Amino acid sequence: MNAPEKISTQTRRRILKAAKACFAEHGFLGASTRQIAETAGVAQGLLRYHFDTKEALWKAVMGDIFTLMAAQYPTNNEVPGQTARQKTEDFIAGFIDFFEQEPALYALMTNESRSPSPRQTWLLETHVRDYFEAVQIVLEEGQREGVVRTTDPVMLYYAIIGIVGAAYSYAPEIDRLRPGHSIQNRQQLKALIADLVFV
Amino acid sequence: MNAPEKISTQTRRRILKAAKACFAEHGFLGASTRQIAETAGVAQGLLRYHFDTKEALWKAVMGDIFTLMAAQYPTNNEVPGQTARQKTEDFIAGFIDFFEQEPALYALMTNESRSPSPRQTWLLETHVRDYFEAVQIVLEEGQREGVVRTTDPVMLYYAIIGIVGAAYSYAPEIDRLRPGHSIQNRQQLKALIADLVFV
DNA sequence: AATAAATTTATTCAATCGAACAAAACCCTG
DNA sequence: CAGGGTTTTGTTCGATTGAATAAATTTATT
Repeated sequence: MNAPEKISTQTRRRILKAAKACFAEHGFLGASTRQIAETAGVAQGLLRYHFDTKEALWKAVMGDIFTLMAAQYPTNNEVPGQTARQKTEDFIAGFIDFFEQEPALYALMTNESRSPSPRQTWLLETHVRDYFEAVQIVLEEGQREGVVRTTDPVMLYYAIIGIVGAAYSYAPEIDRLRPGHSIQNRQQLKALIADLVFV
Repeated sequence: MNAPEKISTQTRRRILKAAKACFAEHGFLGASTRQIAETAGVAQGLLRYHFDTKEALWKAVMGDIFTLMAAQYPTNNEVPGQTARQKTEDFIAGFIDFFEQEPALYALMTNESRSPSPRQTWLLETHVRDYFEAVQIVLEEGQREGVVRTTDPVMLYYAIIGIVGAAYSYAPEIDRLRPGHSIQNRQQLKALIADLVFV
């Protein structure tokens, strides 16, 4: 073959994993490319070869996460005969499951949610908005059917995000306040949110 | 008098205000001292004169916020005859009020909650722990009296923080998703949390 | 008004940042 | 094993960082 096909996927994934950890912990500006490279165990110049710029690397990290989420927990798979309550429960369960799988997500998100920036715009329009709109439809459907509480669905959505995100994002702090105490009790978290969302 | 007393308090406050905004928006590492100085309208060297190091400036910012919070919403002012429910309601109301006053607080906190660091340790032991423990006592008292839901009080505490924090921290993102739509409806937020906390 | 202490600015320093580039090492396919 | 493309490394560049220092300015006291 003429076109290059076989690239070192393994190295690429190691870099992505290291970048995800560093971006989550120190934010986009705070994480340095040298630190990411060292974490991944490669030379700094290699980042440029695989991802060109730091911003492109960040986008690759976020894209990977959201692609995985969309694949595992699709928001548009209409199951015939599924009630609004079931759809909402699926959303909540999927949301918690995914945070258990990717505890860094909330940190990565909140780092970019604070202020208008090119990265915030990209993240919102590329990945967040579709998910948000799909959930809004489900919540509003549940409200019309009388199973979801009538609080502003936008507030409801961000309340759920806040609860789950705090549980996983504040884990290091909680571990210092109550050593050995884990807040990440999936069942209790689900029950708490269910009581909040459903009437 | 021999000892210096009158310092330029006004300039000091301008720097603190600028630093608070920059730290909240870009994190400790991401915010540069030059950016802070420019925001405050002073020369960069002046930061060193008033606060010595960047870290000391950050501590002054956090100390100011928590001192204000402790003054406005004390957690140890035992009102005779006050029920656990009233105490819990006071905590929730005070918490929301203070976030309305200091929307940057959640961003400043979460920036340091992600990983063990000298700043996290300092923040936890100097300001956070006392507040956390005081609220835990109130919540557990409410649980014994049967007015607060029996979910793990640590999870309950961070669920409240998560809801309120998300509402204010994600405001810029929400404004992009739903222009003109404000999630910061204090009354609705209070009702939502009350339904979550009380049985 | 004179003097000393305070506040503020301007400049400089070593370190680190993201990015760029060239050379070396690796891995195929012939 | 030879040759060409790929992956990886090592080094360098200009810019920016937090900090340090000296000089200038303002303020207060006598």
